[in-house]
Amino acid sequence: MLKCQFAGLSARKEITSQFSCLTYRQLSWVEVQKRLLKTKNAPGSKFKEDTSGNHSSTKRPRETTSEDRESHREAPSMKAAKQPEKASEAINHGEATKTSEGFGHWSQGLKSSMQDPKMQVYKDDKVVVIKDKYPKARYHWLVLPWQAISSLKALGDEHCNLVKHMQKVADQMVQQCPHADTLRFRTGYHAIPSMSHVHLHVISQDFDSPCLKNKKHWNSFTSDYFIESQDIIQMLETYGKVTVKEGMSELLKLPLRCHMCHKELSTIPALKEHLKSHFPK
DNA sequence: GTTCTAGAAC
DNA sequence: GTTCTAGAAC
Repeated sequence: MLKCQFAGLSARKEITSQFSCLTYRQLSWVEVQKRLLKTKNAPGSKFKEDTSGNHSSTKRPRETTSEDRESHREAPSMKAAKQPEKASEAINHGEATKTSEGFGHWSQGLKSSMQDPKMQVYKDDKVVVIKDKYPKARYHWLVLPWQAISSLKALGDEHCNLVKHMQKVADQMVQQCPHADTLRFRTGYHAIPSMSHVHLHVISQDFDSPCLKNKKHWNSFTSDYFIESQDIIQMLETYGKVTVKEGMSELLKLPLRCHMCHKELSTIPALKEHLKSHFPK
């Protein structure tokens, strides 16, 4: 039914503004999606009102002027969205009902973000792509399966084709990027992600972003904590499961080292200043 | 995941 | 004195 189409008008606007410098030649993939969109009404645009109501009441008292709050709008209920299956393998079901990490918990945020048409950049019958809410580089997307798969541990050989498709969509995101010719991209998973629901990072290697603020951010994308998508696929093909090595969290404490020239920098500000030499604006 | 802030580092 | 980090709280 739903084949490779963008989410809705707002998503279309967003992508148009983001890629405003695209040439017509570069637009080919985007154009295909747009034409598909024109021929069909986006079902995602008729989501119901937010019934979760968990975003405005329980926050601790704090100044509400910060702009990030604005982007924390919760998505409509998941029922309202087109989903191909009734989550027969909802591995996260038990965990989501725990009092500590229930639906309102921050770690469940991707589940609502991925349902939010305003966040969606691409979707098909198997996956959805959203822009990372706190991008750690000039381009930073997340590819998520509609199917509720809580983490890498929950992946089995039955997910092999799904994970391959996620990689394929990730590659397409890179191809349609206006700066794909000058920027390098990596696609991979965090060894121990903070957010529930399997998500594939597609991130440009400039790491030029105000949201990249600390050592954990840096090392999670530049050390072996970042597991290449291809390695995950290979693990699934070879062993039918994904095993994450021990001691991964220690990698987050490694000294700050430039991923380009391997120079060690003593502080995050120094690192950011150094990165400018590799990635001038 | 982010924000906030005490206190370490300079 | 300011800058920056790390850990608690969310």
